[in-house]
Amino acid sequence: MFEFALLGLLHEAPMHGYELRKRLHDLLGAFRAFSYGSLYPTLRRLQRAGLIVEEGPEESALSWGRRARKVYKLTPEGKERFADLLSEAGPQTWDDDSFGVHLAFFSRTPADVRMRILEGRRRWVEERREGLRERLARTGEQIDRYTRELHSQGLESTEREVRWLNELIAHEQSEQDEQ
Amino acid sequence: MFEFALLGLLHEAPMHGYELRKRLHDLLGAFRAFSYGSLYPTLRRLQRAGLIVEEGPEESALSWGRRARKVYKLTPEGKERFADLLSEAGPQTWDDDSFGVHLAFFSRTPADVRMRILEGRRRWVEERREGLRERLARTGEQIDRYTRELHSQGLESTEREVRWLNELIAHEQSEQDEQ
DNA sequence: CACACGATGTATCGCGCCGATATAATCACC
DNA sequence: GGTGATTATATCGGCGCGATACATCGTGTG
Repeated sequence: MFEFALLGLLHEAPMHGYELRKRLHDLLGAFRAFSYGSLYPTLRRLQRAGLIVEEGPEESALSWGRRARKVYKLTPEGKERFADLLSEAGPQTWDDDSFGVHLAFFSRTPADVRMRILEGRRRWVEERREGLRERLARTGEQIDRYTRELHSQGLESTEREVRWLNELIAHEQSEQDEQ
Repeated sequence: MFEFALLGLLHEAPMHGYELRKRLHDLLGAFRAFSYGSLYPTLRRLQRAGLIVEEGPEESALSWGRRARKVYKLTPEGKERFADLLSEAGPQTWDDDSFGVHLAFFSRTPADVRMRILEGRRRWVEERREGLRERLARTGEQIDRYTRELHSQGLESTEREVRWLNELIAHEQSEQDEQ
């Protein structure tokens, strides 16, 4: 998740940790925290895995004097890994977070993969919706009033999202037909 | 979080792990996972902290023959702890998960605390909403089309939730006035 | 001019929770 | 009699968060 997001951002340009976090916060801050407590360990993990490397200190040193900035860039393996994570698009996984993060990098995602992601998410939301419907239908009453309220709120929300996804999918399809 | 939920359920009746998980899944499964990988360690944690104890094996043994079920029940300290967690209602914390879990136990929550929780959540959602509005207003264009779509979807959703919370709060108030 | 405050910047620690996995007994059905 | 679902407990590795620490720099305020 974090890995995917970092690789995606570094795909655009080399960056240092603080900037990565700022970009992420700007991009998805409303949906996810992306704290420093994960950022730096993840960067080290990626570095150890050979997916990113520290850029030579010369360039950053030139523009900033002595400064403890560490600028990372993707290695070829890193680019490959990002592409794999993109097309992997494992089923099941399309919870709010993974979907949100993937959507944020949609403009650099191939059209067919975009389609698979949207459809995967739709199936996921539909399952949630069915679960909520069933729970609301079952037992008529007996369930707590507030829980019931929470569930119908959730149901409404999933229904709305399915409609939204349908629009997006239709739009994707019409774009695909044009080409 | 998990701790709060388990104490809340055990407040109703003594239960064993599997049943607790089933109840939680039924109650909030659509919003949270509540996996076994957390359940049993949390139970042990609560036990070590003296908030719950294993019921004497006699009763469960009587009704089930030899069976590896461990039935837990609240200690007085556990009840106290639950009450504390309820009224604590720390500001800031009202993300989706904590709010959802607290709402699930609203029927056993004192009216004034319910009020504080609802208002806390409303402030939290309003802040999220303002962040999204700002992000959408800023830079007019330049931002990715899909991200933009995601943000306006999020904005709509927060606006709807604020309206819902206002209804709930108004309802609470009118109930309070009656008494 | 000093001083404080907020932004820039890297980093670690503890811990909560998840998904995957193991194990085993019981039940229902064919 | 076998096969799979359900009941039931439990551990393991790993991710991500919040809190915290520590430096430097820019900016404004008294």
